[in-house]
Amino acid sequence: MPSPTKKPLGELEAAVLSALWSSAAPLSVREVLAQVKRRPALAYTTVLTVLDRLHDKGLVTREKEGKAFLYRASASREAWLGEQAARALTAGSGPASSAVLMAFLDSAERADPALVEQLSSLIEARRMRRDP
Amino acid sequence: MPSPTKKPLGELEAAVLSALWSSAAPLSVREVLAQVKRRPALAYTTVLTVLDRLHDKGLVTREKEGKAFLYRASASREAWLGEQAARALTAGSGPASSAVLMAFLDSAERADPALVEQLSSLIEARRMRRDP
DNA sequence: GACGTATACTACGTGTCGTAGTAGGTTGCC
DNA sequence: GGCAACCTACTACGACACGTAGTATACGTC
Repeated sequence: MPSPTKKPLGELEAAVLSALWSSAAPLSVREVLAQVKRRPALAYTTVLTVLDRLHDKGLVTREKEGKAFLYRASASREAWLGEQAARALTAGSGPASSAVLMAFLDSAERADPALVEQLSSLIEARRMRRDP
Repeated sequence: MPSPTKKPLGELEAAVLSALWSSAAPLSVREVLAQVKRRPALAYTTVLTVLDRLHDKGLVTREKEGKAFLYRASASREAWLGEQAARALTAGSGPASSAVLMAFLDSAERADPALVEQLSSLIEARRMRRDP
């Protein structure tokens, strides 16, 4: 686990992270700036600062390529979201109670009726993979 | 839905909410103050302000009892946590992708190996309840 | 009508975020 | 070798949320 943060992200931070998630290859500051469109356009240094803060939070990694840094998200969008969800269920430090899980299923079903079925199938697939 | 907030809670806000969750009966400001222990003790008005802000966010409801308000959490701790988790899975506006769900299962299993099985059982129980 | 208690309003320090400027380093071209 | 372009590090500042609490005001009781 590359130090997942529990701090909530700001709006621009989320947008920048989203740009990184949308790209297979790591991006330079300038490339992120090009992807994060704002009216009026952001300053180069604004994007740089945001990337720097995300770096401090452990949400992005960077490597020097020539004179510039290239940034990439340290976890995929999917891993990040999945982690957030799991964190909510296991919050409160105790083992997740059935009540929380039931409330989770209720909420999930309301938000997306197919979600619970999808989850069920995935759990089954995992089980098969582990106990052949 | 009593307007669930997506805003993250502050430390004291969480503690106050926790006090409300821990009590079956609604609590007065003074009672909350007694439960939320801090060194040095918080001022009465501090707790009042926090309860007020939670009220603004729709996280607590209150009713007048004599001259004082009694506060209660508008959702149970379980419902709140479950909702948070479901929200994470359905974030990004699109329908939850399998990748997110798989990442969620991975994270959940790492955090609590029994959780996924528990979830599976609950899903099965729900299915039975609906399709008898 | 005075006293006690509760609430509403206001305030302030701190931290985070959006936003960006400036200073200083590195590189490449002429 | 020196200048220009580009990059990063450091600093800054306003807005907003939160922790914290004081003051002012209303209400009920004696």
